[in-house]
Amino acid sequence: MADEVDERTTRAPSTLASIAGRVGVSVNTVSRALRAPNTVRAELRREIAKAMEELNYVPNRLAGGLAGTRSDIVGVVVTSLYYSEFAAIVDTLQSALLSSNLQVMLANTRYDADQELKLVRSILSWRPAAVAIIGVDHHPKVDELLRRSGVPVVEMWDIDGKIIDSAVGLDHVAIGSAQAAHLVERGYRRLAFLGSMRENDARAQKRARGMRELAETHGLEPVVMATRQENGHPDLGEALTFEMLERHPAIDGIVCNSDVIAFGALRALQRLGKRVPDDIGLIGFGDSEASACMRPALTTIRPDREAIGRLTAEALLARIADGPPKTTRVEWRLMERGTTRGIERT
Amino acid sequence: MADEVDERTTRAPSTLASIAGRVGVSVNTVSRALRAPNTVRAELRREIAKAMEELNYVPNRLAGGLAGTRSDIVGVVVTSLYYSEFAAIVDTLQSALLSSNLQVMLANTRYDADQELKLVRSILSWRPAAVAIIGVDHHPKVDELLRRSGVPVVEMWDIDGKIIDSAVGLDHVAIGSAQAAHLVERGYRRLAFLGSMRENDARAQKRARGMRELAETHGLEPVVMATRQENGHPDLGEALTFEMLERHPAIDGIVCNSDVIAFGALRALQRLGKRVPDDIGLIGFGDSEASACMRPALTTIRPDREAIGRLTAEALLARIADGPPKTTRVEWRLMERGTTRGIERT
DNA sequence: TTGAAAGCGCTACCAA
DNA sequence: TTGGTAGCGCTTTCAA
Repeated sequence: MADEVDERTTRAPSTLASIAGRVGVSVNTVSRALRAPNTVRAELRREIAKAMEELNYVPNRLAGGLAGTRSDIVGVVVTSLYYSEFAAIVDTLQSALLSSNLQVMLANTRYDADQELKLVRSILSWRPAAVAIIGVDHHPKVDELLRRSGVPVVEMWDIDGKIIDSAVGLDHVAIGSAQAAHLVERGYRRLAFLGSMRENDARAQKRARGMRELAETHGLEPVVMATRQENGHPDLGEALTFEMLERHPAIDGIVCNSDVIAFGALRALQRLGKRVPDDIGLIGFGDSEASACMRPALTTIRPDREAIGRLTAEALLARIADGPPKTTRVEWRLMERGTTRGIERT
Repeated sequence: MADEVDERTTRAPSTLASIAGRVGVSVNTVSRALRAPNTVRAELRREIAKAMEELNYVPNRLAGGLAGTRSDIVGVVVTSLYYSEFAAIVDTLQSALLSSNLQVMLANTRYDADQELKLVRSILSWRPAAVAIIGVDHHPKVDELLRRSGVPVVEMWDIDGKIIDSAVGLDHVAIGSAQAAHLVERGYRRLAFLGSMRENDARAQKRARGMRELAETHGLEPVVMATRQENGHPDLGEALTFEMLERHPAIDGIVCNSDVIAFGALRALQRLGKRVPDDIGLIGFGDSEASACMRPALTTIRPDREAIGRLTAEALLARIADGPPKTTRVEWRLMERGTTRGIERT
């Protein structure tokens, strides 16, 4: 019997009540000692702190969230976690939120719209203080759900479309256009877009659109599309390059939907004996750490992921504090490296 | 006034009580309709479902967690999110947990022990059903906290040390030893360990130890250590390589603490005019997607991250269901590629 | 500066 | 198969 009690005291977490009992004050006072310390006598505060230490008090935030108005949870919904695509954003976001004592609840849709709906519903069931979600093109019900929930929402990565509340992201059409323009400026004429492109990856589709529009403006032949629904991987980039070049041997400029795809494309081109950047130009998207170490180093687009994470955190915090919604365009840079030739050669 | 009420009905989430009221049953019945549907008459169940649909019911899991015994939250504590090091694990883990309706609450220590303590405490305050955490070497208080919490804990990535409860990971000493052995077998003799190595990255230290022990066994000179506390990045790999080679020009075999570091080292070696793998051999750790696309392709270690994620999910589920603790060693492979020479040249 | 009391939305137990 | 009742541990008025 004594043992059992012992077990319980070791196991069962202490509560505000238990420490109130030990100090000989009301639960209320203990609560205030945590939440509004200056309303509690200093000496008492010390005693309470001591008791908490001794009893190893860990607050129960489920109870806190239920009783209070907010829950200190921020739901973060991403479409993928591989290849640092969003990992860096989540990393920055999480750290920035930490100082406000907000906890990240993570969900990964893997580019599946039904999954997205399920996950958003699930996240809302935790009554989060706010939600951050990749993209602005959601399952229609997700939009509705989020809107009706009354929870602040910050959409990330993309800002082109109807925005629920606030957004922090890139202009993907402009990026696609810049990728194509870069190739055209350097004298490449027959363009292809290559990579993994999920049905629900609206961002990739926007970049492809930007590219097609630019090609059209320049009176070039239509952009050849070589895409698949699979996960982005060098092997996919390699396979798509072989296939594409077999069917369209005249292609001399390739925009890859991601750097990992470009890595594979580069390998394929080398195996085919094509000279890069002389015979064929190649540009990626994402600026993975490895890109500058390829031979030749990969020309690509560097989105400022750190800024997206940081600004999203700011937007989240602002909205939680009832600030006005806001849409922020984040910068990106074209990193000119070795897989596209110099402009003087045009 | 009417407007205000309207506003409230749009905003305030419906509760079990509100849908109970609409259907004309007790809260209890509605709860059971969700949790144990077969204890509710089919017709009634349909009515309830309809009402939920109409009122856009989203359960309040804070309340559920508080009232019930479990909270359906799994705390996941990682040390980094960049470079796919743990992103792939989190990805797999999250998906596997999803089917059991467990939500991932994410925390990132960035290799900071104090941060780890703070984050673990914070996660425990959500009364999680279980906790998954990278590594077995924690802040001493973390160990105590986790142990005393009574929450199932699965330690990931490493299994070498005192384990709190269950673990799923790699034998890092063996990996370090294998890396060195690979170099030695191919005739490299003067070895260096190069990369980012945080004070709290016990895994990297174990690999380095395995390497040093093997070198000793073979009667080689002591392994040269070229490390820094910074984040792993190709630029760091490059800088460390320059420095290290300046001081120790005889080095002919380099073990890199990560592939990204190896990318930079490779670039440095090429800039120095060293021939890889003839003059110097190079082996990485991690098998990033880009590694097979380097020139020469990077010889490296491939840990089965997918398996770690999957097995961790299984261990978590098993422990939540009160199964016995278990430690699982996960496989890894040495990917022999172009940065180390063939064995026949020895 | 402190305490009493009500209640957040749900689950769990027992009775009907 | 259904409902009543009692909390879970905290926050939040309101009074003292």
